[in-house]
Amino acid sequence: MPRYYCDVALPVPLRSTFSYAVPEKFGVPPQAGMRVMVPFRKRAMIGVVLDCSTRVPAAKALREIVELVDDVPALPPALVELGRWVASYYLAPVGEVFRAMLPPAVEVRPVREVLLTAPGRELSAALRAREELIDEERAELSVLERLDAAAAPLPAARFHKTAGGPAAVTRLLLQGALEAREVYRRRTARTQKIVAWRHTAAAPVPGSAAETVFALLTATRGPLPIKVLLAEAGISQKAVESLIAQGALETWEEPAGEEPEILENDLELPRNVLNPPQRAALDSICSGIASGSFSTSLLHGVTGSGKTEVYLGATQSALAAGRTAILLVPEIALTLAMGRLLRERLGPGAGVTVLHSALPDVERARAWWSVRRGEARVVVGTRSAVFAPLERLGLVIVDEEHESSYKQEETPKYNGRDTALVRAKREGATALLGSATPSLESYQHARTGKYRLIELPARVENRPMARVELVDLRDDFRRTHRASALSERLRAGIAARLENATQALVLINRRGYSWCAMCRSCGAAVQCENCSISLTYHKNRRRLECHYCGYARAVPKSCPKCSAEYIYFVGEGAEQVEEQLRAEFPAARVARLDRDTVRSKREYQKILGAFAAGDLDILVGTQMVAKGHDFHKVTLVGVVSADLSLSLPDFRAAERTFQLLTQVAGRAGRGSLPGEVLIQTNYPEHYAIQFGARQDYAAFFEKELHFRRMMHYPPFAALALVLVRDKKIENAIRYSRALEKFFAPEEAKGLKVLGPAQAPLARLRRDYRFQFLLKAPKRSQLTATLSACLDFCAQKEIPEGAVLVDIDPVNLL
DNA sequence: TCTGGTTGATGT
DNA sequence: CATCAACCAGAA
Repeated sequence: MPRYYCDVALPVPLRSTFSYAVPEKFGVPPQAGMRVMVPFRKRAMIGVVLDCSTRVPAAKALREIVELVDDVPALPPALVELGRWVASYYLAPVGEVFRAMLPPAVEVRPVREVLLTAPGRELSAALRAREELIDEERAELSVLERLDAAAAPLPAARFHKTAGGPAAVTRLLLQGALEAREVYRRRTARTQKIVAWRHTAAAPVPGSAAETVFALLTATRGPLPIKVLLAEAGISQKAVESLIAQGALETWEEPAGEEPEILENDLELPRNVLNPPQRAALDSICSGIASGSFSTSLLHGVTGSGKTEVYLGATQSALAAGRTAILLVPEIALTLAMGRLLRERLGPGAGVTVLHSALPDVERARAWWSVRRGEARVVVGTRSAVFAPLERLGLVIVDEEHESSYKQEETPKYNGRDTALVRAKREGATALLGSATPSLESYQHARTGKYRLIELPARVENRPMARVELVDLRDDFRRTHRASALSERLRAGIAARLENATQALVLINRRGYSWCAMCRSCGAAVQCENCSISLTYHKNRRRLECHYCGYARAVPKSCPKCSAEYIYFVGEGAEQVEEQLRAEFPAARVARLDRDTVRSKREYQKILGAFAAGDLDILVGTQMVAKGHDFHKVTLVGVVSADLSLSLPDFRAAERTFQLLTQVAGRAGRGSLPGEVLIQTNYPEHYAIQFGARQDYAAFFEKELHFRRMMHYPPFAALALVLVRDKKIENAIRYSRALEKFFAPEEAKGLKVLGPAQAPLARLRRDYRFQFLLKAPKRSQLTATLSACLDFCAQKEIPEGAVLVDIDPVNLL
């Protein structure tokens, strides 16, 4: 057999792949998409085979693959190709892309091994020859001799039990007598013992403990994991063991059980009846699915128009056509409810599976492989679910397609929505984007005919849209001479809801108690040590925190700059608004929902559940409360400030503000009761706020599109952000200068280069940051330039990692 | 001379 | 990014 060599993508932040030789003993060469274990430096790593051939690679050093992790390629060919596309389009390291596509490698676990070196053998002989040894030397000799006797590397953990062992190993490693490396060992699958009542066994004596067990295992529950049986029957391990010994119970091992799904509060059962616009929308999408070829539809439906119902119908029809479907939602919290709706509609046969990054590793791997084996035909998940290993893909739905959470902010910086479209195209599937406030890019594509535009202009059951009122905070101040987070009008609105026992939702787009701590004497705000940002005051935790790097410190008594003792706090955050609400309405049941109050999915569910069940009167929170939820008793939505998102240094600030206002307004009046929305602002004239208040998408779109065209922003240009960073400001400046020279000739060819300029966050996690914004009329030019730029960095000795490229950036920080 | 911390090269 | 060798400054 000829010698084979593989191109392997490894999870390291390098743009290259690595070549490895295939050991003769494998017999057959590995297939593309298989995971392999390879040595990399002194470690073992799991990588993905991208290519395998007999062509001898040009690498200086070649090592051999250790073993195959899969029998069947983890990634089907279509996904290997998609991964390559993501890597090249987003200029991301291939290995990192494939890491994002694959489930956690739970079938192996890392083990640290130590092995004897030549100097180690010499030291061993020298120590043995000596007559007197001190304790430390004795411990070292014992380690050396055990390794010598084993004649093979041993796990470092073996030496942990003996006294002085770990210390001896550390010293020997330092001396070079031992060498450490990390390898992967296969992990035996976690199993649990299941017990069942043996059919052939006699019935138990009435009134005995055995009878309880019998009842549980036969009538009430059926066969159970032994742990569950012990808990439910309230008996001892001993009693169960004796029943097993008597032959009354049989036992076997099964893979460890799934985490029970957290029960949610009652959702309203899905309406199966479609109104005429929904019907028309669904028909249009179904004809696309039936054709079996790629097309994209944009479903523009106002909040509460029943887009979900269209998604359910479309998924049903994809399954009926013998194909599979992916439904992407913007947040983990929405996967559960959506999964449940789909299961209810499609029945157990569809194997609706939820995939997202917050699942425990074992659980995530199990779900992923069940999809890979074809047991699931529908996957619901967040952006990474776009890589779900489904075959015969017929439909990809991206719900709330405008959401910025589809863009991954870490490398690989891919956009789940755009990747979904590419995947659909390659696999001949129908793509469906849905939103009440489509992104400018998507809506423009729909208008120019690249996507099919489907409109749902009215709410289901002809419910009215919520009435929106702008509250001018300048007027409020003139009248009251109080600068409160809650205007008179909003307070009155909330009081009215408490009166008539409906609910209010209050949105405040800022965490913590106060935005910053300032000094009255010198005027400086207390800054983060690592970032150029002022620290946020968290009253409950009694400290100042940086929301970017996690740095925290005690609240200083005196100013760190001028040591004056006049520190005061500026700006209201969610914590403070909650406090004010409690003070204002002592009888009301108030809860806060933000990243500080909900650390787990369970807590999140608990608060949302309590609100949905009517156990709370007022829910105050950050963006979290604005998305997707369907609360039927909410008749008032208050926005503490519409101005915050407007002042961001980002060309999408207006679009974001409009979307946020429209979405949050959509949370009001979703039941039979009409809704009201109060938006507080200092800037009621701004078009994003005006159109947001009127929920007039078309008008906002026209105005914003005009601005984008004038300024060469998407959808009229392809955008990339190039960020240069370094711990030392001189280096960051030097690299920026070099890049500036590199980009200069491109400007003659139509590329617009803004920069170098200080990044909006000029310092982040100790790095000084400068950036370029590139606008290209043609995408191909953008890609070509940036590709050349990275090569240029390599030869100009700009370290990889100092230059970050973000294609189609969503956040300009 | 020892050491500890920083700097830069490098990965198959 | 993580690792490691090479290098330099400061203390004895």
